[in-house]
Amino acid sequence: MLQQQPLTGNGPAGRGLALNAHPGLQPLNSVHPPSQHRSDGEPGLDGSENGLENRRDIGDILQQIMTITDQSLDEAQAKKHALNCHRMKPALFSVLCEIKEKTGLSMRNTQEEEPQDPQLVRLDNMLLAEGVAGPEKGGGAAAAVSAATSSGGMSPDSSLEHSDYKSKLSQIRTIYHTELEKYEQACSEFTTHVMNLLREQSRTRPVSPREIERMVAIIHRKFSSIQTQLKQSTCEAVMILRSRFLDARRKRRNFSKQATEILNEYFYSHLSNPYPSEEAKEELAKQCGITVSQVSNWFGNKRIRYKKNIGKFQEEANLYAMKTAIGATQSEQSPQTPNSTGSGSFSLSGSADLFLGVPPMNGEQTGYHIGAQTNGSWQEPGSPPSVTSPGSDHSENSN
DNA sequence: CACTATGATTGTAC
DNA sequence: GTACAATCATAGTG
Repeated sequence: MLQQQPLTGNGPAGRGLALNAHPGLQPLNSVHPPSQHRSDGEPGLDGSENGLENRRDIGDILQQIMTITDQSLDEAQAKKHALNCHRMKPALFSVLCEIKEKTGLSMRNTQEEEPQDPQLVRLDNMLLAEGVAGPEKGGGAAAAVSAATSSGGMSPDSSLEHSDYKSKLSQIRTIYHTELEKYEQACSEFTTHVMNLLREQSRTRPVSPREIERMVAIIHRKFSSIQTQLKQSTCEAVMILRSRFLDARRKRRNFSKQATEILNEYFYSHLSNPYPSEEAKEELAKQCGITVSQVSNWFGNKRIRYKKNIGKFQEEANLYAMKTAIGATQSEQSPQTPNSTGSGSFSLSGSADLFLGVPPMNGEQTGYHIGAQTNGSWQEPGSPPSVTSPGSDHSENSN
């Protein structure tokens, strides 16, 4: 009936499967004739005069094994026990193991001794470098952080982020170690289980110690792929954390008012060609207390945003033009005005295609010529962008 | 909280 | 490498 279904694993069909499905047992049938060979020519297992008796024994055992599938469970169990206790059992077992070894498993040898997975090695190295694997200490994280800050050139007052980063990293570390522990436990548990199972089975079928070893290796390989996954996801987590930490966008600080002032002054006084040279950028960077690339960014953003919406920047443009003008007038009276990067002489001269009608601010210079291209393109792509003479008198390097 | 301003990054073209 | 354009993500503001 159906309730017997679970037992079918041990029933005739199940037993048949257990005996025949195993690759090592497949050749067992073909082994049978050799056993008869032996009974023909060889003197017996111990080579003594009672070889004849032994031969009979072995034949008997084999006969019993071959007919075991035809018996009921209880009978089979009883027979199994009887066979296990048979005095010839160990000898027969070792012979069967040997034959199995020779016939069925030789092809597996190629897979053995596989080299360490290079990906796993890489992941290991990375985790070690990030301070996730390896000994517990804040060194790895701190080192990474300091490297990050120094290369990123960001403000040094980021101890808060440091601790944040460190705590996040140690969180990852904890999870990683817990998972790794779980994995190792599961692996060893499973290995032990399978080993016990095989040992148990080795009482009824030929399972050599080498075969058990091989099985253990297979299990370890399987678990190793899980381990790789764990390490990979840990690496990913660290990378995300790092990128978050390093992503300067996340802790953007507006430049100081003074810095913006200086940059704007330069921009509007070179509106006809707002492309500071490398030296000019350095100079501006120094004055503003920012990096050259930040100056570049600023000019890039400014140009594009100005071009996009000149109207919006009109007021600003006038304001700075005015400032520059004032600076110029002052410099006339007292030469050497230290600030105002474009130097006093404002860009009234150049190609002033745009006339900005300024609402009267304080009476004196209401309208102001701004040397800007209304169509929004300062230069043809490809023309040397940084021809503006740095810091010195204003540019208009006509090209 | 929505909106704008703004510094930085990314992808593309030259 | 630089500039541009689009976009991201945060800062600042009402």
